[in-house]
Amino acid sequence: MSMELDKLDRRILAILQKDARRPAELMGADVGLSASAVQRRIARMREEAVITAEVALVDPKQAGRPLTMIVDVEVERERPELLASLKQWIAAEPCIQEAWYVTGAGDYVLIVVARDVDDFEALMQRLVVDNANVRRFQTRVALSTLKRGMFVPMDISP
Amino acid sequence: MSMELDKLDRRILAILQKDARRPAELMGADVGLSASAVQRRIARMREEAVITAEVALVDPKQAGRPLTMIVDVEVERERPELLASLKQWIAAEPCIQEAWYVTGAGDYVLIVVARDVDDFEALMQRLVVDNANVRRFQTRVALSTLKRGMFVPMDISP
DNA sequence: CGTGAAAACATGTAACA
DNA sequence: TGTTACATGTTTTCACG
Repeated sequence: MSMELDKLDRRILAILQKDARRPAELMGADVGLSASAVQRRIARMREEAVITAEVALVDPKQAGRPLTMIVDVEVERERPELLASLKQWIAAEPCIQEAWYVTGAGDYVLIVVARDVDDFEALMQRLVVDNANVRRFQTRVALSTLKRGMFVPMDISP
Repeated sequence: MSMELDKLDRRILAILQKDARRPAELMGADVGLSASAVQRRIARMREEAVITAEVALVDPKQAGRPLTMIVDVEVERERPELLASLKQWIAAEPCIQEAWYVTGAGDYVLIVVARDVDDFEALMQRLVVDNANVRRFQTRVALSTLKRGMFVPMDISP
């Protein structure tokens, strides 16, 4: 289940998190390994779900989703039976890219991408209508995106 | 610069955002196109930076970064000359995965991954020491991650 | 002009020592 | 693990609508 990542694994992961298409031969040259050794390690890490996916990143603006919102949602903690359906609702909603349950008064934080303000408001409307335990929410508009990614830092010194 | 995405492009993007390794021949079967036509469209979208990258996603827990924090940072707006260096600081800090400038009183929102609480506090210490314009910050701990991704929804009906 | 078919090419995969 | 041979996927070329 859990696996040990050595220094070479971590260096390979650091590369793959920036460019999953980089040929194994080049990565081998980077880290001092043969191409097949690199491939074996990658296959192992996919198997062990250290690598969970390999995906293309799309520019939201060019794809017609220029708006990003950060939404704090407050939920009634008295009704835990409704939480499961809220989670399903969030999972099924493609505009919601990220969602965390966070410390605080029954709060969730959502990252939402939308076509425009109307699109976003319609989503929030549905959020409260479909989920009776949503008490209120507060929206912040992302005026600029300084950084975006899911890069997990790798310790490559030891 | 800007490019028109037709229905087929969008369907291909929807697939690639979930699995960038899917063979072009299978994608062609999915959308009703030959493998080479699919490849050409992908190459074009890479060229036009609709596809900004193809990356591996790594499980933070297995990589030794089990903690996620959502940090609201309040910055003194009176000193705009310090904003550039703050942006550079954020860009250079690998623990900060995402950063937005948002509506509100000079606020930034950061998504931070950390090894442990000490690791996180050391980062925040450096944030305030290195950036004189950081007035204060508020941290929320992600108790559970319901959803994580950068999938941009695609309208595939029209 | 974009598409599909078949070529050449590069890459990934699976055997071997 | 590295090297080799093999299978798979990608890129290019070209004729067609």
